[in-house]
Amino acid sequence: MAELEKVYDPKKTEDRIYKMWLDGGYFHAEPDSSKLPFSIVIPPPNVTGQLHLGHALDNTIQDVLTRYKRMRGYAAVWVPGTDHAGIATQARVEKELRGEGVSRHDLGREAFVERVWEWKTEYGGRIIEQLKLLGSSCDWERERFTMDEGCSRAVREFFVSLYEKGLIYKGERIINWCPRCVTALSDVEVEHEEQAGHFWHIKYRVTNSDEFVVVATTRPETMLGDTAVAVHPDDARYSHLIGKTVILPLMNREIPVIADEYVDREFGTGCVKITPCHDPNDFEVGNRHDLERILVMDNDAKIINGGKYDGLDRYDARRAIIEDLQALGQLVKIEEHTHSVGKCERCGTVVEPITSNQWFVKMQPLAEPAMDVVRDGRMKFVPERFAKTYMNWMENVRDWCVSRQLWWGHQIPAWHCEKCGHITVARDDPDKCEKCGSADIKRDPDVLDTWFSSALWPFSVFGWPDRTPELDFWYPTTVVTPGYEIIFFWVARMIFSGMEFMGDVPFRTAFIHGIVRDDKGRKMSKSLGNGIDPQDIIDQYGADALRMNMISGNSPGSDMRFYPERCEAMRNFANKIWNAARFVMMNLTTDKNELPAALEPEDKWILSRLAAATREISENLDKYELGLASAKIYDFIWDDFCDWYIELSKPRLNSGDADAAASAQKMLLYVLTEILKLLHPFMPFITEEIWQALPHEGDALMIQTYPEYTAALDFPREAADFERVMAAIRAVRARRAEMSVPPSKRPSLTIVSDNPEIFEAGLVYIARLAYAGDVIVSRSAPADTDSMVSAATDSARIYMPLRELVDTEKERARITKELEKARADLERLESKLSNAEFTAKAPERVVAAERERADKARALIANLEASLKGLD
RNA sequence: GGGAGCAUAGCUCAGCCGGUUAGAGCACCUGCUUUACACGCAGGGGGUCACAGGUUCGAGUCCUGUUGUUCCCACCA
Repeated sequence: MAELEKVYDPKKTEDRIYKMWLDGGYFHAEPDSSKLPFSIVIPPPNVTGQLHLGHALDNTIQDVLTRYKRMRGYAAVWVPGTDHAGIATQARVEKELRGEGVSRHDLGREAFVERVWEWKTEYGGRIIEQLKLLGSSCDWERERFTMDEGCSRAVREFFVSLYEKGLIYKGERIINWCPRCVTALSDVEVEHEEQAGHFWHIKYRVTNSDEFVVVATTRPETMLGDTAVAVHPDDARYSHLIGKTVILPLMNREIPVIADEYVDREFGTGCVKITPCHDPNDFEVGNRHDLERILVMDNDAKIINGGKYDGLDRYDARRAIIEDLQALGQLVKIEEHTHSVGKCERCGTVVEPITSNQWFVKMQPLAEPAMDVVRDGRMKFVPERFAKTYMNWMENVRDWCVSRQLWWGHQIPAWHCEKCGHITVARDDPDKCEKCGSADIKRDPDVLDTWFSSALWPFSVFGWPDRTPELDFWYPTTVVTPGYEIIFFWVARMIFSGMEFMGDVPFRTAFIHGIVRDDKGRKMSKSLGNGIDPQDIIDQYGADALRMNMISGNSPGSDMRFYPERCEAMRNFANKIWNAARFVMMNLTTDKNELPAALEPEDKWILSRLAAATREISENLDKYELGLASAKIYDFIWDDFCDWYIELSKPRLNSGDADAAASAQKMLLYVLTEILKLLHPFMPFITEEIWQALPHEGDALMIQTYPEYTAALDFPREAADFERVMAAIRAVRARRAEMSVPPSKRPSLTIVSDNPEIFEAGLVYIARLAYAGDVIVSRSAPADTDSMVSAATDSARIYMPLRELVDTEKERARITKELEKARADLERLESKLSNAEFTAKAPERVVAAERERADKARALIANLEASLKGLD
């Protein structure tokens, strides 16, 4: 048997244990019809990513669930992988290129993409390695990448069939454009932020008139593209102008005044400038009125088609335009105005709404089934409230802009015919236009939104579009565990994609977690510099401590603050278990793990506690209440097993009675082993390490069977009796502590009880744990109680002859105080019990519990009264 | 403009279906080299569960409102 060091050192075990698991192939699963399926697909981290605490949380959750189910006998698979992260990865490599003084355009598309692949091969695996440090039991043989061959095939099939069904189209719409990333973005990639700005009121002169209309705008530079001014059709102030024209200042363009219901008469001046190319509403208005579209910004947000302003950056143009309008006397006023500004989720640049020819996924038909499955419960959110968030978004979802003007990603499988303009979308690369047969076709240069491939992840990782045994067995997956910030990006899109192509939900449960914040409650970010590297925490406290910290004291779906000190508590916990194991091993002579033939009262007590813990841990894990489950196991190990049971075992181990010692050893080994199993999903490394050092059958703890509640090992009656012995011990300890009696002082005790047999059975434990000399159990009090210190529980009176410490008056005062409290308790209970409504309406067990409590209070009062009398 | 969360001990948080005297970790106080562990042991102090109503035999827990706070969504230029 291995010698264990005094202090547990995670560094000496984690790598070795992880390697052992890998070598054993325990993470790998195959479809197995003799077992129930359990599957999780990882939310694929970006290949550019570094592990952060959010990943630590997310992956700890997945690992706890997977390890639990695996031990429960499921064919449990956790499929890992990474996401190609279009924009982020491309930006990363472009930055590298800039350092070498070249741009991606210098390289050309093919060479650039080649370069990104190289980068990916070299650095992309880092985050996967970091996941391993956490103990993640992913099936690495199934590791995938959103741009590997299989995923690419899935994306192609997915795109083409959507196109064939008319659910993907290309068209000119208003989209969000990031001038820095130089690409279109989807709506969810734009973060809105309230910002202080201005509201500029500008006069437009009515053609051939001295009359002016005043329009207000927050983005004056867009006026260069105005092609109308709109008023409400029923607005008496302006009805005479409808059909006339006004002169657009600076550009001196004649533009019509139109009537449209969209205009809010109450807001601003009631006149709206219409810029179809640069505002979504104006775009709609433009369509209704067949207005000209003038695009006044290029891809870099520099002015085009804007006369003298051409070439200026949008904000320079804004300043220039304001100045010029002022000079012309056409700037009426400037109001302070806070409005919401959209920023690129990746780079923070203010996005520009512009019309652009892009690819879209038509959402309406896809959203319906995706909402049904939540409504009818085929798929559920944990916590439930996120279903509302999801539904609300789905109900109002707009078409998804999926094309990106990037090079890194899945290139759109569409070919434009130079001759007839037809677009050929095909599963296999075509060599001619499917319509006119011309060979002069060019592939659409755009790539797809990164989330397009992630949407297919739950089935593409199992081989779709092929029908594979994996897909049959593991789809729908059991649960997915994203943070709430990616419900729209990922969860929603997986659901409608799964419904459309698999005809079933991608997962039965979406277990949503919150985000990890710093100790001040702020989001961790690079710019704040408040990020904590999980690797540092692992180095310092161990992966188990980090995992346990992520899981405990946290309720599902809520954010958590990260305190390194809490890891210290969990490291201490690991050390506690370590030392408990050392104690068990130090006393071990058996090499077989089995319960002793005869069980002592304290054995039945700990087994009952173990039974309760076992039941509650599983119940909570099944409900995704990981925090509660971890608290149960923590309390059981520390309080019940270490503080009580190990101490209780010492008299037997040291009794000199070989049989008694052997039975204690067996008990310790048995309970410790059960503890290791229960704790393993949470703290896999230390539990495996200890288990390997203990007598065991089988190769690894991680593939042992998870404990289940067994009524045969639950002894509620005996456990309750033993609790009385413990209560007596506590009472004596408390009295001694109050009077500062050192442990070395060992007075004899007299325990007075109506149930002496209970205490007879616990004599040795009382002696040891309450630091007593000899212990006498009796039905009646000793003669000279007036010179003794007493302690009372609801089942016993304990007398200690500590004559020199006794201050009769103080004793009397203390007992009187306790008595008062006990009487108040009893009074409260009795009034409750005498309330006919309570006894009639409250459930039977509640009434029974209150009765029992009242009985105990009475017993305690009787004992206290007797103690008081003994003083006289 | 909609929607959601949170408010419990000095701090950070648990408290699931309403049912003991409301818990944990850290911090604090008093003892303790009790041969697994001072990353420990024993004992202890500390809470009007934001506020106001209501439902109920019974409310930290359910309902309504108020206040404070955080977040999400939304095309009023």
